Amino acid sequence: MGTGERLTDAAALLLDEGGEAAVTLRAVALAVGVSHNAPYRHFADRSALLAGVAERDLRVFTRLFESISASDQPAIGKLAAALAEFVAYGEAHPARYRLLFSDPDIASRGGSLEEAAMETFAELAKLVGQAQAEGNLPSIPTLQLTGLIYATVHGLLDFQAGGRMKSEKGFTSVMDGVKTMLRLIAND
Amino acid sequence: MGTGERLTDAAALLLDEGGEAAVTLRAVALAVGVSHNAPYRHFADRSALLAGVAERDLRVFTRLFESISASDQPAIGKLAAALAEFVAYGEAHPARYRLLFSDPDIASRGGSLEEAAMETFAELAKLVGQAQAEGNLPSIPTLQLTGLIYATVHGLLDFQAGGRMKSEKGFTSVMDGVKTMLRLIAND
DNA sequence: AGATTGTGTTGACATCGTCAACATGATGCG
DNA sequence: CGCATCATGTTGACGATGTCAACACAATCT
Repeated sequence: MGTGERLTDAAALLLDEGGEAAVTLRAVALAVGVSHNAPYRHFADRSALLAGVAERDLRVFTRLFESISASDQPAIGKLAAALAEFVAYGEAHPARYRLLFSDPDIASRGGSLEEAAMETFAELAKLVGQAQAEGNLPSIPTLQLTGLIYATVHGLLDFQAGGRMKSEKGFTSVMDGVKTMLRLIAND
Repeated sequence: MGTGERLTDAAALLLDEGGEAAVTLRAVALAVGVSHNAPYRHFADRSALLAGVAERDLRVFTRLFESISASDQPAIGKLAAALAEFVAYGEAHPARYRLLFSDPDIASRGGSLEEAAMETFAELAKLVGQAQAEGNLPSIPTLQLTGLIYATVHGLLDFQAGGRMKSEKGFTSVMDGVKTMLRLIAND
């Protein structure tokens, strides 16, 4: 495993353990066992390293969504399964999740992260399109509907990651909210 | 105007101009014309200063929602108006908007910020409840429905603030998305 | 063989958040 | 009135951090 990969691994671990603030270039380098400046041979700067972590996670999702898409069940069920995976990841790794949608500082860096984000979105849109075709979701433009669903799930996850999903919002869990939304939107 | 207030003002300005990274305690102090350590007489640390900005903005919303709530129109219209204000603020001040929902580092600090956030949410819930009572929104628990709407709007705004609302998502604007959602959810 | 490139190291610098110590003016109380 | 207390502000210092510059060394290519 190359040093670049080990750096993103270490960064992901630090992210999980101590949030974004804990990801200092020096700590990452130390964890990998290289000098404090070695990361610069693999990433332009700190933002690029974080973007690397985000991009890797996004690609995992793309593959996951693809495999769910190929499974044998009604499209609406595939969609629910895909969203469930997304939620599980967001709940298990809040700091990394936040990275995927954070400020342009990290997001707009180069094309590869944005490209990965668009692939993931496109894969989700496929599932939504299938569910529409099967008559289980309303017939508005697929991209719009996908964007709405994505935004809702992201909003709920972001509340949770920020500690704002306390019971006052009426949900016991993020997935609870997602299911309620699907039920509200779905064609009966 | 006390120095504390001037500090939050300066911080808000820096937030708007250069994002969160631009808000350094020293820059804020310089902008106000005090020494680099004067802010510590008004805020425990950098996070507390940012929380101060967030809290002030949240209270503005609470008052705004209250005044909209008192206006004379169908509740569903009040709700749309309130969300429109929220969206306008989020689009005009992305960095400050992000602050309202950011990590627990800033959020869970003391009670006053959380209290302000809950008040704002409660005010929104009132509007949702009225719209339900008038038969324009589905009859699920009000808090749940409010949470869903809030999450959707927040998700869309967060996409926008992160530069991820490009045309690929099928919307030309955040408000476009919000309206589509209301139409999808509303009882016809 | 010699040059180039990829990778890593050391050392230094400016910036930043924060702490400690000190100054000063207003306020309250004897 | 005189003195203490407190709020506010200042200076100076420290460690941590991101980043740059210069150098080292091995592999690869010509």
